Amino acid sequence: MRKILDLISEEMKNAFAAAGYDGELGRVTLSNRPDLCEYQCNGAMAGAKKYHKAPLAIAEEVAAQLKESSVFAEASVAPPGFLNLKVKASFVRDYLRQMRTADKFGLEAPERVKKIIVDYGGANVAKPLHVGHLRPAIIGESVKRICSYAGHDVIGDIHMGDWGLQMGLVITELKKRQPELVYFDENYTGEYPAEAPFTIAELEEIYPTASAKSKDDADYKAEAMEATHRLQNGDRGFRALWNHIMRVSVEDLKKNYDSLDVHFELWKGESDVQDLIPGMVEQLKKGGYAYESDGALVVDVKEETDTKEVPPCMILKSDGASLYNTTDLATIMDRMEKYHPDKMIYVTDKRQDLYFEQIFRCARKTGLVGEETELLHIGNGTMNDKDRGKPFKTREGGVMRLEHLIGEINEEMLRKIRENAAEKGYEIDAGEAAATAKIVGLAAVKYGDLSNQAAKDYVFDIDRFTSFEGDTGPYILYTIVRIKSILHKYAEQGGSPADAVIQNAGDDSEKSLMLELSRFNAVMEAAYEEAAPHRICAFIYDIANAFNHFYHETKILTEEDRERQAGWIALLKLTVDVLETCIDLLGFSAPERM
RNA sequence: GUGUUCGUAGCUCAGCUGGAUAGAGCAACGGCCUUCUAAGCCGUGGGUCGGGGGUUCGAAUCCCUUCGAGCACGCCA
Repeated sequence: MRKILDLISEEMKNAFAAAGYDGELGRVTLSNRPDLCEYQCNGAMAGAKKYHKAPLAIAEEVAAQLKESSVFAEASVAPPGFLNLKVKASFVRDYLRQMRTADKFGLEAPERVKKIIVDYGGANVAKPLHVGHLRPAIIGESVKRICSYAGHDVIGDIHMGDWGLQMGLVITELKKRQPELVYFDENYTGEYPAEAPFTIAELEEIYPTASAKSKDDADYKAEAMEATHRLQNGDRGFRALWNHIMRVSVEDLKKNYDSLDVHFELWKGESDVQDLIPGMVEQLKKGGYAYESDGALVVDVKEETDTKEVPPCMILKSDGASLYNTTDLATIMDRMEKYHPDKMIYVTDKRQDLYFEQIFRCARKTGLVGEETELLHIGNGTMNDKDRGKPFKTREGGVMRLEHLIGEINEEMLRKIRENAAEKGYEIDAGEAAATAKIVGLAAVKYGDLSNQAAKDYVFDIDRFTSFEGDTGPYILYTIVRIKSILHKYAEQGGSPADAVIQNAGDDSEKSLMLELSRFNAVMEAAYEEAAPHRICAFIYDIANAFNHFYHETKILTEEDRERQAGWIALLKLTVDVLETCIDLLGFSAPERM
C-alpha cells in the first residue's frame, strides 16, 4: 500500500500542476498546527521566488483546484501562504479498511530481500552479564526484528568473547584450586569427564578472583598468558576444560537472554574464526595492505578527505598475537563467504565508533567486503545513574549484574500489581501476578531504553521506569489491555470483532485515532531505514494517546446503533493489532490483564 | 591537542528533508469514577531552544564563531 502522505501529496501535486506550477511544490507534511488543520503544504512559499508571485496568490490558485477533490474536505489558505488541509473522513476510513486486510497493515515488501547480519550480543564467556550488556541486547534485538518485519532475511549473531586472556585466567585459577584434575595431567591420554568440574556460580566467582590476582601478581598473570597460549595451540586438556567452560557459560547466557526475550540465531564467537586468521593475515600481506609498524602488523586506513587522524588498523600485535581487530576481520571474512550478506549491523557501545570505522575501512580497502555490502555500526549511549550522571553502578559502586537489575524491577512491579489489585478489590493469584510483573517489568525496561535515541546516553531511573504514568511501557500495555477487555466483552455479547467493518461516525477523536493509525507503514519504513526503534516508540505513544482520548469520548459497549458500534470495534481491533505488532518489534508483549 | 556527540521547561526527553503560538512525560496546582480497567482523561502555571554572528521571506533545525559537558584517539575489548 502506498503511504497516506504520498497519496495526499499526489493530489496536491496535481493541483499545483493544474494551476500551472511545478508539481514538486505540492509535497504535503503533517500539520504543525493541529488546531488549524491535519496536514499542510508549504509549496506556495517555496515557489514564490521562482514564479515572482505572492505566495498567498499561488496558494489561492492551488486551493481553487481542490474544490472538487475526493481527498480533501478542506483546503484553506493562511498567510503568508500556507495551505491548510483536512482530509475527508471517508478517505481515511477507506485507507484504514485497506490496512486491515493488507499484509503487514500495508507495509510494502522491499524491492529486493536483503541478507542482513546483526551482531549485537557482546557477551563474554565466563563473565556474568552486567548492566552494560543491556542496551546492545535490547537495541540489537529490536533492530533485528524491525529488519525482519521490513521483509529482509536477518540473522542475529551474539559474537561472544570466548578466546582471550579471560579463558587463560579461569583455567589458571582452576589449576590452583584443583591441581589434581586430569585436565592438568599432561600424560593423560584417556577420555575427559563429561561433567564440568564447576558450576556456573563457581565459574562466575572464579573469573573475578583470577582477574584481580593477575593485576597484582605478575607471575600469576604470566601463567595465565601461558595457559591462554596453550589453549590456543590446542592443548588437549585445556581444550576439554574450555569446552566445559563454554557449555556451562553458554547455557547460563541463554537463560539470561531468554528472560529478556532476546534470541540469537547464531552463537558464534572469537574462537570460531581462529583457523581463518593465518590465511587472512597472509592475504593481507600479499595484497600489499599490511605492513610492519613498531613491530606490529597494521593496515593504513586513513583517507585523503579525513579531517581527523585515523590511526592504522592493527592486525597483529608486536608479539605476533591476534587481537579483537583480527577476529572481527576474520569474522567478516567468514560471514562474507558463508552468507554473502548485503548488510552487517553491529550494535555496541558508541565508544567503539572509531574502532569500527577502522575495521570497516580496512575490510573494504583489503577487499574482504565489496561495495555492495553495507557496514553499519550503531553505537549506543551509556545507561547512566540517576544521581551522578555516570555509568550505572550498584549502591556499593560495583558493576551491577543484569539479573539483579531485572530482579529489582520485577519485584517493584509485583508490589505495584498487588497494590493495584487490592485497591480495585479483585483477586489475583500469585502465579498470574508474578507472570504479569515479569511482562510489565520487561516492557518498562525496554520501552524506557528504546524510547531514547540509541546513540544518546540516558538516565536509568528505576522509580521512573516502574512508574505506570506517562510515556512508559506500562502505559502502552495498559492501553492494549483496555482495548482487549472491550473486545472480549463485545465477543461475549455475541459480536465478532474480526468481521466488523470500519465506519466513520464523524467524531474528532475517532478521526484523530484513524489518522494516527494511517501512519503505520511510513513509520515502519523510517524505523527500518534509520535502524531506529525509538520511532516506533513515539508512534505507539501517539496511538495510545489518541486511543485513550477516543475511549473517554465514546461509550462503545452501550452503543445502540449496531453498525456504528461494529465500526468502532473494527477500529479498536486494528488499533490493538497495530500496537501489538509494534511492541513485538520492540521486543516485549502485553498481558491479558493488569 | 585532534576528532566526535551533545547543550531545548525545576527534572527526563521529543522536535521528521528550515515554516505559523517550540511539544510530551514527571514534579506543582485544579477538575472528572452509580456507566467499556482512574496504571486513565481534561485543564492551569512554567522555556532569551548555552552565548554571539551569518544564510533565508522564515532558523531549535543549515553555516561560522565562542563557552560548557561527555566520549574516543596502535599493541584492551
